Amino acid sequence: MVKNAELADIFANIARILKIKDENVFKIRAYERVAATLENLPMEAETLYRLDKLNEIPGVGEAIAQKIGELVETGRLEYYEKLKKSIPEGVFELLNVPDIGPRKAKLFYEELNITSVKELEEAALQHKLQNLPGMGVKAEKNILRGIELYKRREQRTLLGAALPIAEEIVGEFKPLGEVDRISIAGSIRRRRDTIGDIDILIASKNPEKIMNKFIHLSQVKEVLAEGLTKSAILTHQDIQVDLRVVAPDSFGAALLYFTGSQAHNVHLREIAVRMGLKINEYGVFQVKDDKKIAGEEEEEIYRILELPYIMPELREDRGEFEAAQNKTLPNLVEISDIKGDFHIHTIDSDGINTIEEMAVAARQRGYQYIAITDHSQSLHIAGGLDEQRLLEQIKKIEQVNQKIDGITVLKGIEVDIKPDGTLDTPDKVLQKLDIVIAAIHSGLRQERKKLTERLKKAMENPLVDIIAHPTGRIIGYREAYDVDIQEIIQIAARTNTVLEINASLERMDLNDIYTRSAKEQGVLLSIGSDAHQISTLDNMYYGITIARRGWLEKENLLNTLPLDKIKSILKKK
DNA sequence: GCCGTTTTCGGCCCGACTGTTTTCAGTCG
Repeated sequence: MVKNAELADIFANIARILKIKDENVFKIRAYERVAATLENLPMEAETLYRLDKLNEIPGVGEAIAQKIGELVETGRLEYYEKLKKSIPEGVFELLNVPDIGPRKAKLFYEELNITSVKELEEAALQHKLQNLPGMGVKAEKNILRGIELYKRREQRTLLGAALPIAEEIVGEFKPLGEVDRISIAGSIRRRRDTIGDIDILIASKNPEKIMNKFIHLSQVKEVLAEGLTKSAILTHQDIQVDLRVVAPDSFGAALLYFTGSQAHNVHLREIAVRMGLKINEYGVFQVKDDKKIAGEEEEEIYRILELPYIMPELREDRGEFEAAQNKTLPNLVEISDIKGDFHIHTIDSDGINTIEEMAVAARQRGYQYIAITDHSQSLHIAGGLDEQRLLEQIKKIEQVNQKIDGITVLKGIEVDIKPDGTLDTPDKVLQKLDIVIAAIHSGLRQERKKLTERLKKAMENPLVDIIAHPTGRIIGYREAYDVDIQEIIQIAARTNTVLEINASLERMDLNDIYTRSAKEQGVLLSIGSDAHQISTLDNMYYGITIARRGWLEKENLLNTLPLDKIKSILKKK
């Protein structure tokens, strides 16, 4: 099985090598584009190849389809192997260093035979770079700084880590009189599950004062760049923050531009060009007389292009323009639509608060119901509940329901799916519960077919209501396990099994792509905070960000329904 | 290399900043 991620890697590398070889930039862009598309494709390209449907992938034409075919059939690509031989691998890795593009990478390789970041650093320290053509003392220093940044920023930051920092910084600027308007932009505004850096945009007529405050914020560990329109700092957590200041009448255009994604911007500008218009970060202009016709608000820019407003979470060029033109954009679900949480742990397994404490905290958040879903017996390490303790917990929940008003606590469990696909808790016990969520916590390295069969078996058990964290990924730590997610989605649709969007910050699983795919195939989803204490009940918000990026509307989510409807939907016990 | 409401050939988003230059190339978002 050739995975999309591997194909994407190969095409991205081809693009890198072609850059250094000074190939046609549009050819390079074609490879870059297809790499990005493959990374975000809900279906395996191999599956599409076998169905002879590769041409349905945008950006895949005859040449690239042939290359995917060769990779699927033989496991290698002759064209790529040849290219690789022409340039050492370390050379195109240089492109990952900020301030180094194809020209400089080529220069360093050809003049000094540099084939790795390490060699480049040594050469810079020995001042061997500054005398190369087009280089100088400053350029050499910048290379060293770029290498430092590269070392520090190898991995992306979790949205859950970055968003609070971004909001804190925005909070510091909001009270200032010089701040006309302020917004988070970039991938945080689009609520991607991981982000590269924090982008903040301010409209002001007094950029000097704004920038001065920015570089003196308490969060600043290091100032990376300082100017009147753009400055950048590094926080103590080593997250880069870019601040841009624009005039108030350009705020909308700048916000649109800095929010991206780049692919969305390109598409938007292509639409503008066809209408005789030009879009940049200052506004929308008529090409014929350069007259500015919009810029202050994002909404007016979309309106001029005859499009409805497109929510930031949808701006990935994954069909939002077609939906906008067809007036089929989703009415995205909101956090205020949430009426309950289906995935909560307590002190009875590996949580730290009691059932009652969690219930009261959930009531404060306006919920009508929660499900207590502690681990089952196989998970010894998490203090999983055996039959006896589960029965005791059921009694405790009944007592809590007697005691407190305003919220209903559902009796549930996060039951372990054993390596053979059976559950580690007998049906006769599960029957006593209101809700059963099932999950895999061991045997993660089983082969694809076995893992898929295993989940299938669990979903076919009529007692199982929800599959928790269906792909098992831990961002930055563990890849999703090798499961045929499209088949899982189809089985979920057939068996009326709900798929969870697990909202814990490092899981975010299902992700946005699979969430949307599940919705399109008629599968109902639920958000589970997977809270192990009161404070992480608030991770529900991050589940909502996935739901919105997955195009979900209120009716696609189990959590938006009132309690009586929930009970009728959960499978009959 | 891809793609089509001008086109199956000739296009393919747009501008800022930096550092090196003597009018611009390279990089970035």
